[in-house]
Amino acid sequence: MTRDSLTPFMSKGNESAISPRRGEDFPEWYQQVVRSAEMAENSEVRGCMVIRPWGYALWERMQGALDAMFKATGHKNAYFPLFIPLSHLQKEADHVEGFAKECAVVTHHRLELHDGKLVPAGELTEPLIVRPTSETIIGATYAKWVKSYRDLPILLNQWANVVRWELRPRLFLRTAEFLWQEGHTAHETEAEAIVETEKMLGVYGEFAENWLAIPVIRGEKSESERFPGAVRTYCIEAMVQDRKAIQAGTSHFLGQNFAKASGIKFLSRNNTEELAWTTSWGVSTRLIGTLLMAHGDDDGAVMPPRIAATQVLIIPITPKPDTRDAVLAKAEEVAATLRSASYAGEALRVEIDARDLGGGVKSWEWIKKGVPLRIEIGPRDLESRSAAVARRDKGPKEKEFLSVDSLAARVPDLLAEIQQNLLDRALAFRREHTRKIDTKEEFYAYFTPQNSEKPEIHGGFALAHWNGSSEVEAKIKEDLKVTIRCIPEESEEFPIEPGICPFTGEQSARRVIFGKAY
RNA sequence: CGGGGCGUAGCUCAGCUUGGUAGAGCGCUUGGUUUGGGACCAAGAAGUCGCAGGUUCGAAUCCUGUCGCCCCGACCA
Repeated sequence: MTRDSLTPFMSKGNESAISPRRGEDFPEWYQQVVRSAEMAENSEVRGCMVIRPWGYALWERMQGALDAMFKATGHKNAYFPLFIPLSHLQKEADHVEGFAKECAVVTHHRLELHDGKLVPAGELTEPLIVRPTSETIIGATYAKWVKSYRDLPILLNQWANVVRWELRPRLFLRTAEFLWQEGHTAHETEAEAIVETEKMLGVYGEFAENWLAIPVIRGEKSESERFPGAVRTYCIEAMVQDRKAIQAGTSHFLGQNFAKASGIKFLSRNNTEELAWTTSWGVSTRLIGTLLMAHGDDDGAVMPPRIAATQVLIIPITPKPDTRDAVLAKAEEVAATLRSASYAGEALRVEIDARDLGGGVKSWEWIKKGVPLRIEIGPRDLESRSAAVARRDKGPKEKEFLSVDSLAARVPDLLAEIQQNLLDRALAFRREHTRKIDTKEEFYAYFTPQNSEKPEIHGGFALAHWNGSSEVEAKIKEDLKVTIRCIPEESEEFPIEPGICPFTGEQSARRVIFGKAY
Protein backbone atom coordinates (compact mmCIF):
# COMPACT_ATOMS: atom_id res chain seq x y z
CA MET A 1 0.00 0.00 0.00
CA THR A 2 1.40 3.36 -0.90
CA ARG A 3 1.32 6.24 1.44
CA ASP A 4 -1.05 8.09 -0.87
CA SER A 5 -3.65 5.38 -0.68
CA LEU A 6 -3.78 5.87 3.07
CA THR A 7 -4.58 9.53 3.01
CA PRO A 8 -7.82 10.09 1.15
CA PHE A 9 -9.66 10.78 4.42
CA MET A 10 -7.48 13.70 5.18
CA SER A 11 -7.45 15.38 1.84
CA LYS A 12 -6.68 18.70 3.45
CA GLY A 13 -4.46 17.08 6.06
CA ASN A 14 -2.89 19.51 8.44
CA GLU A 15 -3.14 22.47 6.15
CA SER A 16 -4.23 25.68 7.73
CA ALA A 17 -7.45 27.24 6.54
CA ILE A 18 -5.71 30.41 5.43
CA SER A 19 -2.96 30.40 2.86
CA PRO A 20 -0.41 31.90 2.97
CA ARG A 21 0.26 31.66 6.69
CA ARG A 22 0.99 34.76 8.73
CA GLY A 23 4.72 34.22 8.69
CA GLU A 24 4.89 33.71 4.96
CA ASP A 25 3.13 36.81 3.68
CA PHE A 26 1.33 38.84 6.29
CA PRO A 27 -0.40 41.37 4.03
CA GLU A 28 -1.74 38.61 1.81
CA TRP A 29 -2.73 36.56 4.86
CA TYR A 30 -4.69 39.56 6.12
CA GLN A 31 -6.60 39.96 2.87
CA GLN A 32 -7.45 36.26 2.87
CA VAL A 33 -8.69 36.46 6.44
CA VAL A 34 -10.97 39.39 5.67
CA ARG A 35 -12.30 37.57 2.65
CA SER A 36 -12.74 34.11 4.12
CA ALA A 37 -14.26 35.45 7.33
CA GLU A 38 -16.75 37.22 5.05
CA MET A 39 -16.05 40.50 6.78
CA ALA A 40 -15.79 42.72 3.73
CA GLU A 41 -14.85 42.88 0.10
CA ASN A 42 -13.71 45.44 -2.38
CA SER A 43 -16.40 47.26 -4.29
CA GLU A 44 -16.74 48.62 -7.79
CA VAL A 45 -15.53 51.94 -6.52
CA ARG A 46 -11.83 52.04 -5.94
CA GLY A 47 -10.97 52.40 -2.30
CA CYS A 48 -14.47 51.71 -1.06
CA MET A 49 -15.51 48.48 0.57
CA VAL A 50 -18.65 46.49 1.03
CA ILE A 51 -18.90 45.57 4.68
CA ARG A 52 -20.62 42.21 4.81
CA PRO A 53 -23.09 41.19 7.51
CA TRP A 54 -20.51 39.41 9.66
CA GLY A 55 -18.22 42.42 9.53
CA TYR A 56 -21.02 44.88 10.08
CA ALA A 57 -22.33 42.90 13.05
CA LEU A 58 -18.90 43.29 14.61
CA TRP A 59 -19.02 47.03 13.97
CA GLU A 60 -22.46 47.19 15.56
CA ARG A 61 -21.07 45.47 18.64
CA MET A 62 -18.27 48.02 18.79
CA GLN A 63 -20.74 50.84 18.34
CA GLY A 64 -22.95 49.50 21.07
CA ALA A 65 -20.18 49.19 23.62
CA LEU A 66 -18.57 52.53 22.80
CA ASP A 67 -21.84 54.39 22.58
CA ALA A 68 -22.75 53.24 26.08
CA MET A 69 -19.36 54.43 27.33
CA PHE A 70 -19.82 57.81 25.64
CA LYS A 71 -23.26 58.20 27.19
CA ALA A 72 -21.88 57.19 30.57
CA THR A 73 -19.32 59.99 30.31
CA GLY A 74 -22.00 62.57 29.59
CA HIS A 75 -22.06 62.73 25.81
CA LYS A 76 -25.02 62.82 23.47
CA ASN A 77 -25.24 61.89 19.82
CA ALA A 78 -26.05 64.30 17.01
CA TYR A 79 -25.58 64.37 13.28
CA PHE A 80 -23.84 66.93 11.10
CA PRO A 81 -23.79 67.19 7.30
CA LEU A 82 -21.78 65.05 4.95
CA PHE A 83 -21.01 68.11 2.82
CA ILE A 84 -18.87 70.94 4.03
CA PRO A 85 -18.56 74.29 2.26
CA LEU A 86 -15.08 74.65 0.86
CA SER A 87 -14.66 77.98 2.63
CA HIS A 88 -15.00 76.29 6.03
CA LEU A 89 -11.99 74.09 5.48
CA GLN A 90 -9.89 77.09 4.62
CA LYS A 91 -10.22 78.65 8.04
CA GLU A 92 -7.72 76.52 9.92
CA ALA A 93 -4.35 76.62 8.15
CA ASP A 94 -2.82 73.41 9.52
CA HIS A 95 -6.06 71.59 8.99
CA VAL A 96 -6.07 72.55 5.29
CA GLU A 97 -2.49 71.43 5.01
CA GLY A 98 -3.38 68.06 6.47
CA PHE A 99 -6.51 67.22 4.57
CA ALA A 100 -6.67 69.21 1.32
CA LYS A 101 -4.83 66.56 -0.68
CA GLU A 102 -7.34 63.87 0.09
CA CYS A 103 -10.65 65.66 -0.19
CA ALA A 104 -13.44 64.54 -2.48
CA VAL A 105 -14.98 67.66 -4.00
CA VAL A 106 -18.57 68.09 -5.18
CA THR A 107 -18.82 70.68 -7.93
CA HIS A 108 -22.16 69.92 -9.59
CA HIS A 109 -25.67 69.11 -8.49
CA ARG A 110 -27.34 67.77 -11.62
CA LEU A 111 -26.83 65.36 -14.48
CA GLU A 112 -27.97 65.96 -18.04
CA LEU A 113 -28.24 63.59 -20.94
CA HIS A 114 -26.03 64.56 -23.87
CA ASP A 115 -25.71 62.16 -26.81
CA GLY A 116 -26.88 59.34 -24.59
CA LYS A 117 -24.34 60.09 -21.88
CA LEU A 118 -24.96 61.60 -18.50
CA VAL A 119 -22.80 64.63 -17.89
CA PRO A 120 -22.58 66.84 -14.79
CA ALA A 121 -24.48 70.09 -15.03
CA GLY A 122 -25.56 72.79 -12.64
CA GLU A 123 -22.20 73.87 -11.35
CA LEU A 124 -22.23 74.92 -7.72
CA THR A 125 -21.27 78.50 -6.93
CA GLU A 126 -19.17 77.19 -4.06
CA PRO A 127 -17.84 73.64 -4.25
CA LEU A 128 -18.62 71.33 -1.36
CA ILE A 129 -16.17 68.89 0.08
CA VAL A 130 -17.18 65.53 1.45
CA ARG A 131 -16.16 65.57 5.10
CA PRO A 132 -12.75 64.03 5.79
CA THR A 133 -13.55 64.88 9.42
CA SER A 134 -16.04 67.36 10.84
CA GLU A 135 -14.14 69.83 13.00
CA THR A 136 -14.89 72.73 10.70
CA ILE A 137 -18.61 72.30 10.20
CA ILE A 138 -19.20 71.37 13.81
CA GLY A 139 -17.10 74.36 14.86
CA ALA A 140 -19.26 76.64 12.74
CA THR A 141 -22.35 75.19 14.38
CA TYR A 142 -20.94 75.50 17.88
CA ALA A 143 -20.12 79.13 17.13
CA LYS A 144 -23.83 79.73 16.70
CA TRP A 145 -24.80 77.80 19.80
CA VAL A 146 -22.30 79.27 22.21
CA LYS A 147 -22.95 82.75 23.56
CA SER A 148 -22.25 82.43 27.24
CA TYR A 149 -20.13 80.33 29.57
CA ARG A 150 -23.50 78.89 30.58
CA ASP A 151 -23.73 77.22 27.16
CA LEU A 152 -20.63 75.19 27.91
CA PRO A 153 -19.57 72.49 27.87
CA ILE A 154 -20.97 70.99 24.68
CA LEU A 155 -20.36 67.25 24.68
CA LEU A 156 -21.43 65.64 21.41
CA ASN A 157 -20.58 62.63 19.36
CA GLN A 158 -21.60 61.56 15.89
CA TRP A 159 -21.55 58.20 14.16
CA ALA A 160 -20.82 58.84 10.53
CA ASN A 161 -18.96 57.99 7.38
CA VAL A 162 -16.06 60.11 6.18
CA VAL A 163 -14.11 60.22 2.95
CA ARG A 164 -10.37 60.55 2.53
CA TRP A 165 -9.26 59.96 -1.02
CA GLU A 166 -6.65 57.33 -0.37
CA LEU A 167 -4.24 56.21 -3.04
CA ARG A 168 -3.46 52.82 -1.57
CA PRO A 169 -6.50 51.34 0.07
CA ARG A 170 -6.58 48.22 2.22
CA LEU A 171 -9.77 46.74 3.58
CA PHE A 172 -10.62 48.28 6.96
CA LEU A 173 -7.12 49.67 7.44
CA ARG A 174 -7.16 52.40 4.88
CA THR A 175 -10.18 52.95 2.65
CA ALA A 176 -11.48 56.00 0.84
CA GLU A 177 -14.73 55.87 2.75
CA PHE A 178 -14.88 54.55 6.27
CA LEU A 179 -17.21 54.49 9.22
CA TRP A 180 -16.30 56.04 12.52
CA GLN A 181 -17.44 58.07 15.42
CA GLU A 182 -16.16 61.55 16.09
CA GLY A 183 -16.64 63.23 19.41
CA HIS A 184 -16.51 67.02 19.47
CA THR A 185 -16.56 68.97 22.66
CA ALA A 186 -16.24 72.63 23.59
CA HIS A 187 -15.24 73.84 27.03
CA GLU A 188 -14.95 76.95 29.10
CA THR A 189 -11.41 76.31 30.29
CA GLU A 190 -8.24 74.78 29.03
CA ALA A 191 -8.00 72.47 32.02
CA GLU A 192 -11.49 71.15 31.44
CA ALA A 193 -10.73 70.41 27.79
CA ILE A 194 -7.54 68.61 28.70
CA VAL A 195 -9.41 66.49 31.22
CA GLU A 196 -11.91 65.62 28.50
CA THR A 197 -9.16 64.66 26.04
CA GLU A 198 -7.54 62.40 28.57
CA LYS A 199 -10.82 60.94 29.74
CA MET A 200 -11.77 59.84 26.23
CA LEU A 201 -8.35 58.37 25.63
CA GLY A 202 -9.02 56.37 28.77
CA VAL A 203 -12.35 55.21 27.38
CA TYR A 204 -10.65 53.99 24.22
CA GLY A 205 -7.93 52.22 26.13
CA GLU A 206 -10.45 50.47 28.32
CA PHE A 207 -12.52 49.49 25.32
CA ALA A 208 -9.52 48.10 23.43
CA GLU A 209 -8.34 46.03 26.36
CA ASN A 210 -11.58 44.93 27.98
CA TRP A 211 -13.67 44.37 24.89
CA LEU A 212 -11.25 43.73 22.05
CA ALA A 213 -8.62 42.03 24.22
CA ILE A 214 -6.01 44.20 22.54
CA PRO A 215 -3.39 45.65 24.87
CA VAL A 216 -2.67 49.24 23.92
CA ILE A 217 -0.10 51.81 24.83
CA ARG A 218 -1.57 55.14 25.81
CA GLY A 219 0.55 58.05 24.86
CA GLU A 220 1.02 61.33 23.09
CA LYS A 221 2.02 61.83 19.49
CA SER A 222 5.14 63.73 18.56
CA GLU A 223 4.66 66.96 16.66
CA SER A 224 5.07 65.38 13.24
CA GLU A 225 2.39 62.77 13.90
CA ARG A 226 -0.07 65.21 15.39
CA PHE A 227 -3.57 65.71 13.99
CA PRO A 228 -3.64 68.75 11.68
CA GLY A 229 -4.79 71.67 13.78
CA ALA A 230 -4.40 70.02 17.17
CA VAL A 231 -2.30 71.32 20.03
CA ARG A 232 -1.77 67.82 21.36
CA THR A 233 -2.77 64.43 19.99
CA TYR A 234 -3.08 61.40 22.23
CA CYS A 235 -3.42 57.88 20.97
CA ILE A 236 -3.78 54.27 21.83
CA GLU A 237 -1.22 52.30 19.93
CA ALA A 238 -1.41 48.52 19.43
CA MET A 239 1.04 45.98 18.09
CA VAL A 240 -0.25 43.46 15.60
CA GLN A 241 1.29 40.15 14.60
CA ASP A 242 3.70 41.42 11.99
CA ARG A 243 5.06 43.51 14.87
CA LYS A 244 3.95 46.75 13.31
CA ALA A 245 2.13 49.45 15.22
CA ILE A 246 -1.36 50.54 14.49
CA GLN A 247 -3.06 53.60 15.88
CA ALA A 248 -6.34 52.25 17.18
CA GLY A 249 -7.84 55.48 18.47
CA THR A 250 -7.04 59.15 18.91
CA SER A 251 -8.04 61.97 21.17
CA HIS A 252 -7.08 65.53 20.38
CA PHE A 253 -6.73 68.60 22.52
CA LEU A 254 -7.41 71.31 19.96
CA GLY A 255 -6.67 74.26 22.21
CA GLN A 256 -8.36 77.34 20.84
CA ASN A 257 -7.29 76.74 17.24
CA PHE A 258 -10.64 75.66 15.92
CA ALA A 259 -12.52 78.04 18.18
CA LYS A 260 -10.51 80.84 16.62
CA ALA A 261 -11.08 79.56 13.10
CA SER A 262 -14.80 79.03 13.58
CA GLY A 263 -15.49 81.87 16.00
CA ILE A 264 -16.61 79.84 19.02
CA LYS A 265 -16.69 82.77 21.44
CA PHE A 266 -18.50 83.33 24.68
CA LEU A 267 -18.91 85.87 27.43
CA SER A 268 -17.10 84.61 30.47
CA ARG A 269 -17.96 84.78 34.14
CA ASN A 270 -15.91 88.00 34.18
CA ASN A 271 -17.94 89.45 31.32
CA THR A 272 -15.01 89.19 28.94
CA GLU A 273 -15.17 87.65 25.48
CA GLU A 274 -13.27 84.34 25.40
CA LEU A 275 -12.54 81.62 22.89
CA ALA A 276 -13.76 78.15 23.78
CA TRP A 277 -11.38 75.21 24.22
CA THR A 278 -12.25 72.26 22.05
CA THR A 279 -11.44 68.57 21.73
CA SER A 280 -12.14 65.83 19.25
CA TRP A 281 -11.69 62.09 19.44
CA GLY A 282 -12.44 59.14 17.23
CA VAL A 283 -12.19 55.48 16.40
CA SER A 284 -13.08 53.90 13.10
CA THR A 285 -13.77 50.65 11.32
CA ARG A 286 -10.00 50.36 11.33
CA LEU A 287 -10.56 48.71 14.71
CA ILE A 288 -11.91 45.73 12.79
CA GLY A 289 -8.66 45.42 10.87
CA THR A 290 -6.72 45.86 14.08
CA LEU A 291 -8.72 43.11 15.75
CA LEU A 292 -8.12 40.71 12.87
CA MET A 293 -4.40 41.38 12.77
CA ALA A 294 -4.04 41.21 16.55
CA HIS A 295 -5.81 37.91 17.16
CA GLY A 296 -6.17 36.12 13.82
CA ASP A 297 -4.29 32.89 13.26
CA ASP A 298 -3.51 30.63 10.32
CA ASP A 299 -7.10 29.40 10.33
CA GLY A 300 -8.64 32.86 10.06
CA ALA A 301 -10.31 35.38 12.32
CA VAL A 302 -10.45 34.98 16.09
CA MET A 303 -13.13 37.00 17.85
CA PRO A 304 -12.81 37.90 21.49
CA PRO A 305 -16.05 36.68 23.10
CA ARG A 306 -17.07 40.03 24.49
CA ILE A 307 -17.17 41.68 21.08
CA ALA A 308 -18.19 38.65 18.99
CA ALA A 309 -21.57 39.03 17.35
CA THR A 310 -22.10 35.30 17.85
CA GLN A 311 -20.30 33.77 20.81
CA VAL A 312 -21.48 30.21 20.56
CA LEU A 313 -22.24 28.39 17.36
CA ILE A 314 -24.08 25.12 17.61
CA ILE A 315 -23.53 22.65 14.81
CA PRO A 316 -26.03 19.82 14.70
CA ILE A 317 -24.46 16.68 13.25
CA THR A 318 -27.19 14.89 11.36
CA PRO A 319 -25.80 11.88 9.54
CA LYS A 320 -28.99 9.82 9.54
CA PRO A 321 -32.39 11.11 8.50
CA ASP A 322 -34.10 9.20 11.30
CA THR A 323 -32.18 10.97 14.05
CA ARG A 324 -32.10 14.36 12.36
CA ASP A 325 -35.18 15.81 14.02
CA ALA A 326 -34.12 14.67 17.46
CA VAL A 327 -30.67 16.19 17.03
CA LEU A 328 -32.09 19.49 15.80
CA ALA A 329 -34.53 19.57 18.70
CA LYS A 330 -31.68 19.01 21.12
CA ALA A 331 -29.68 21.78 19.46
CA GLU A 332 -32.61 24.16 19.88
CA GLU A 333 -32.97 23.14 23.49
CA VAL A 334 -29.29 23.71 24.20
CA ALA A 335 -29.42 27.07 22.42
CA ALA A 336 -32.38 28.17 24.52
CA THR A 337 -30.66 27.12 27.74
CA LEU A 338 -27.50 28.96 26.79
CA ARG A 339 -29.36 32.10 25.80
CA SER A 340 -30.74 32.32 29.28
CA ALA A 341 -27.20 32.32 30.68
CA SER A 342 -25.04 35.40 30.55
CA TYR A 343 -21.45 36.50 30.25
CA ALA A 344 -20.00 39.93 31.00
CA GLY A 345 -23.44 41.26 31.80
CA GLU A 346 -25.09 40.25 28.54
CA ALA A 347 -27.19 37.24 27.54
CA LEU A 348 -25.15 34.73 25.55
CA ARG A 349 -25.35 35.18 21.81
CA VAL A 350 -25.98 31.73 20.38
CA GLU A 351 -26.70 30.59 16.83
CA ILE A 352 -27.46 27.24 15.28
CA ASP A 353 -26.13 26.35 11.85
CA ALA A 354 -28.72 23.86 10.64
CA ARG A 355 -27.80 24.03 6.98
CA ASP A 356 -27.71 20.71 5.21
CA LEU A 357 -23.95 20.55 4.81
CA GLY A 358 -21.25 18.27 6.12
CA GLY A 359 -20.23 19.00 9.71
CA GLY A 360 -16.62 19.57 8.73
CA VAL A 361 -17.50 22.15 6.12
CA LYS A 362 -19.61 24.10 8.56
CA SER A 363 -17.01 23.90 11.31
CA TRP A 364 -14.31 25.32 9.10
CA GLU A 365 -16.54 28.11 7.96
CA TRP A 366 -17.12 29.24 11.54
CA ILE A 367 -13.49 28.74 12.43
CA LYS A 368 -12.59 31.16 9.67
CA LYS A 369 -15.19 33.59 10.94
CA GLY A 370 -13.67 33.35 14.39
CA VAL A 371 -16.64 32.31 16.54
CA PRO A 372 -15.23 31.81 20.06
CA LEU A 373 -16.98 28.53 20.87
CA ARG A 374 -18.34 25.79 18.67
CA ILE A 375 -20.61 23.13 20.09
CA GLU A 376 -21.33 20.00 18.09
CA ILE A 377 -24.30 17.86 18.91
CA GLY A 378 -24.78 14.55 17.15
CA PRO A 379 -26.94 11.45 17.50
CA ARG A 380 -24.53 9.74 19.88
CA ASP A 381 -24.69 12.75 22.19
CA LEU A 382 -28.43 12.35 22.66
CA GLU A 383 -27.88 9.15 24.63
CA SER A 384 -24.88 10.32 26.58
CA ARG A 385 -26.31 13.81 27.16
CA SER A 386 -23.04 15.31 26.03
CA ALA A 387 -21.74 17.72 23.41
CA ALA A 388 -18.37 18.41 21.83
CA VAL A 389 -17.07 21.88 22.66
CA ALA A 390 -14.22 23.51 20.73
CA ARG A 391 -12.53 26.77 21.61
CA ARG A 392 -11.35 29.07 18.85
CA ASP A 393 -8.22 29.99 20.79
CA LYS A 394 -7.13 26.34 20.69
CA GLY A 395 -6.34 24.03 17.77
CA PRO A 396 -9.14 23.30 15.30
CA LYS A 397 -9.23 19.61 16.24
CA GLU A 398 -9.18 20.01 20.01
CA LYS A 399 -12.58 19.13 21.35
CA GLU A 400 -13.80 18.59 24.84
CA PHE A 401 -16.91 16.55 25.56
CA LEU A 402 -19.09 18.19 28.17
CA SER A 403 -22.39 17.21 29.69
CA VAL A 404 -25.18 19.25 28.11
CA ASP A 405 -26.55 19.89 31.57
CA SER A 406 -23.35 21.67 32.55
CA LEU A 407 -23.15 23.90 29.48
CA ALA A 408 -25.13 26.84 30.79
CA ALA A 409 -22.83 27.04 33.79
CA ARG A 410 -19.62 26.20 31.98
CA VAL A 411 -19.87 28.26 28.77
CA PRO A 412 -19.66 31.68 30.42
CA ASP A 413 -16.48 30.54 32.16
CA LEU A 414 -15.04 29.28 28.90
CA LEU A 415 -15.81 32.57 27.20
CA ALA A 416 -14.14 34.45 30.03
CA GLU A 417 -11.08 32.21 29.70
CA ILE A 418 -10.88 32.82 25.97
CA GLN A 419 -11.23 36.56 26.43
CA GLN A 420 -8.45 36.57 29.01
CA ASN A 421 -6.25 34.23 27.00
CA LEU A 422 -6.43 36.45 23.93
CA LEU A 423 -5.45 39.51 25.94
CA ASP A 424 -2.61 37.66 27.67
CA ARG A 425 -1.38 36.26 24.41
CA ALA A 426 -1.36 39.65 22.71
CA LEU A 427 0.34 41.31 25.66
CA ALA A 428 3.01 38.61 25.82
CA PHE A 429 3.58 39.03 22.09
CA ARG A 430 4.03 42.76 22.43
CA ARG A 431 6.40 42.42 25.37
CA GLU A 432 8.41 39.81 23.52
CA HIS A 433 8.85 42.21 20.63
CA THR A 434 9.53 45.38 22.57
CA ARG A 435 13.14 46.14 23.28
CA LYS A 436 15.09 48.87 25.00
CA ILE A 437 17.67 50.07 22.53
CA ASP A 438 20.54 52.37 23.40
CA THR A 439 22.75 52.47 20.34
CA LYS A 440 22.13 53.65 16.84
CA GLU A 441 23.71 50.48 15.42
CA GLU A 442 21.37 48.20 17.32
CA PHE A 443 18.41 50.37 16.40
CA TYR A 444 19.18 50.19 12.70
CA ALA A 445 19.87 46.45 12.88
CA TYR A 446 16.60 45.89 14.71
CA PHE A 447 14.58 47.54 11.97
CA THR A 448 16.48 46.28 8.94
CA PRO A 449 15.15 43.08 7.37
CA GLN A 450 17.72 40.30 6.88
CA ASN A 451 16.44 39.58 3.41
CA SER A 452 15.81 42.79 1.52
CA GLU A 453 14.46 40.93 -1.51
CA LYS A 454 11.58 39.49 0.42
CA PRO A 455 11.44 41.34 3.74
CA GLU A 456 10.48 39.04 6.57
CA ILE A 457 8.63 39.99 9.72
CA HIS A 458 11.20 41.66 11.94
CA GLY A 459 11.75 44.31 14.56
CA GLY A 460 8.88 45.42 16.75
CA PHE A 461 8.74 48.28 19.19
CA ALA A 462 11.94 49.97 20.23
CA LEU A 463 12.07 51.89 23.48
CA ALA A 464 14.73 54.44 22.79
CA HIS A 465 15.82 57.84 23.94
CA TRP A 466 15.23 60.81 21.70
CA ASN A 467 16.43 64.37 21.85
CA GLY A 468 13.00 65.67 20.90
CA SER A 469 13.86 67.02 17.47
CA SER A 470 11.76 66.53 14.38
CA GLU A 471 14.88 66.32 12.24
CA VAL A 472 16.03 63.16 13.99
CA GLU A 473 12.56 61.72 13.58
CA ALA A 474 12.50 62.59 9.88
CA LYS A 475 15.89 61.05 9.29
CA ILE A 476 14.88 57.79 10.95
CA LYS A 477 11.70 57.73 8.96
CA GLU A 478 13.60 58.25 5.75
CA ASP A 479 16.18 55.57 6.53
CA LEU A 480 14.00 52.88 8.05
CA LYS A 481 10.34 53.88 7.62
CA VAL A 482 10.26 53.86 11.39
CA THR A 483 8.44 56.59 13.31
CA ILE A 484 7.76 57.54 16.88
CA ARG A 485 4.49 55.80 17.64
CA CYS A 486 4.00 57.65 20.85
CA ILE A 487 5.51 59.15 23.91
CA PRO A 488 3.99 56.71 26.37
CA GLU A 489 2.08 57.68 29.43
CA GLU A 490 4.16 56.95 32.53
CA SER A 491 3.60 53.45 33.87
CA GLU A 492 5.46 50.55 35.39
CA GLU A 493 6.20 49.24 31.91
CA PHE A 494 7.18 52.67 30.59
CA PRO A 495 8.87 54.58 33.39
CA ILE A 496 10.24 58.05 32.79
CA GLU A 497 14.02 57.76 32.93
CA PRO A 498 16.48 60.29 31.53
CA GLY A 499 19.27 59.16 29.24
CA ILE A 500 21.20 59.88 26.09
CA CYS A 501 19.69 60.10 22.60
CA PRO A 502 21.51 57.40 20.59
CA PHE A 503 21.15 59.38 17.37
CA THR A 504 22.68 62.65 18.54
CA GLY A 505 24.36 61.94 21.87
CA GLU A 506 22.24 64.69 23.38
CA GLN A 507 20.25 64.59 26.59
CA SER A 508 16.90 62.87 26.54
CA ALA A 509 14.25 63.22 29.21
CA ARG A 510 12.73 59.83 28.53
CA ARG A 511 12.36 56.89 26.21
CA VAL A 512 9.76 56.95 23.45
CA ILE A 513 8.31 54.16 21.36
CA PHE A 514 9.57 53.68 17.83
CA GLY A 515 8.06 51.28 15.33
CA LYS A 516 6.87 50.72 11.82
CA ALA A 517 3.28 51.71 11.45
CA TYR A 518 0.13 51.04 9.45
C1' C B 1 1.75 61.15 -9.46
C1' G B 2 6.88 58.17 -10.63
C1' G B 3 8.93 52.68 -11.25
C1' G B 4 7.45 47.42 -12.01
C1' G B 5 3.69 43.55 -12.86
C1' C B 6 -1.09 41.75 -14.33
C1' G B 7 -6.25 41.78 -16.77
C1' U B 8 -9.08 34.62 -19.84
C1' A B 9 -15.83 31.17 -15.97
C1' G B 10 -17.74 33.25 -9.16
C1' C B 11 -12.21 32.31 -7.37
C1' U B 12 -6.95 30.76 -8.60
C1' C B 13 -4.76 30.30 -13.05
C1' A B 14 -3.00 27.57 -17.97
C1' G B 15 -3.18 28.77 -23.18
C1' C B 16 -0.10 33.85 -26.07
C1' U B 17 6.66 33.10 -27.86
C1' U B 18 5.17 29.91 -33.15
C1' G B 19 -2.67 33.38 -34.94
C1' G B 20 -7.04 28.38 -36.73
C1' U B 21 -12.72 30.02 -33.20
C1' A B 22 -12.20 28.40 -25.04
C1' G B 23 -9.30 25.02 -21.03
C1' A B 24 -8.01 23.04 -15.79
C1' G B 25 -8.63 23.00 -10.46
C1' C B 26 -11.74 24.88 -6.81
C1' G B 27 -16.72 26.78 -6.27
C1' C B 28 -21.98 26.43 -8.10
C1' U B 29 -26.67 23.32 -9.77
C1' U B 30 -29.05 18.37 -10.08
C1' G B 31 -29.15 13.05 -8.83
C1' G B 32 -27.03 9.21 -5.99
C1' U B 33 -23.63 7.33 -2.19
C1' U B 34 -21.93 9.81 2.22
C1' U B 35 -21.60 12.71 6.94
C1' G B 36 -18.34 13.08 14.80
C1' G B 37 -13.84 17.33 10.84
C1' G B 38 -12.41 20.86 4.56
C1' A B 39 -16.29 13.64 1.23
C1' C B 40 -17.03 10.62 -3.41
C1' C B 41 -19.29 9.33 -8.24
C1' A B 42 -22.11 11.01 -12.38
C1' A B 43 -24.39 14.71 -15.18
C1' G B 44 -24.83 20.00 -15.89
C1' A B 45 -24.78 25.58 -15.93
C1' A B 46 -21.31 29.22 -16.51
C1' G B 47 -16.48 33.37 -20.20
C1' U B 48 -18.57 38.89 -26.58
C1' C B 49 -10.52 36.23 -23.26
C1' G B 50 -10.76 44.38 -19.47
C1' C B 51 -12.32 47.96 -23.45
C1' A B 52 -11.61 50.40 -28.40
C1' G B 53 -9.27 50.47 -32.89
C1' G B 54 -5.73 48.16 -36.38
C1' U B 55 -3.12 43.96 -39.18
C1' U B 56 -5.21 39.25 -41.18
C1' C B 57 -9.28 34.82 -44.85
C1' G B 58 -9.07 34.23 -39.49
C1' A B 59 -6.90 37.47 -33.15
C1' A B 60 -7.24 35.43 -26.17
C1' U B 61 -2.60 35.15 -29.12
C1' C B 62 0.53 40.26 -33.23
C1' C B 63 0.35 46.10 -33.24
C1' U B 64 -1.60 50.93 -31.22
C1' G B 65 -4.43 53.35 -27.77
C1' U B 66 -7.28 53.30 -23.41
C1' C B 67 -9.34 51.76 -18.69
C1' G B 68 -8.82 48.97 -14.33
C1' C B 69 -6.28 46.18 -10.56
C1' C B 70 -1.83 44.62 -7.68
C1' C B 71 3.22 45.56 -5.77
C1' C B 72 7.21 49.27 -4.65
C1' G B 73 7.87 54.70 -3.65
C1' A B 74 5.35 59.80 -1.97
C1' C B 75 0.69 60.55 1.63
C1' C B 76 -2.58 58.86 5.52
C1' A B 77 -7.04 56.80 10.93
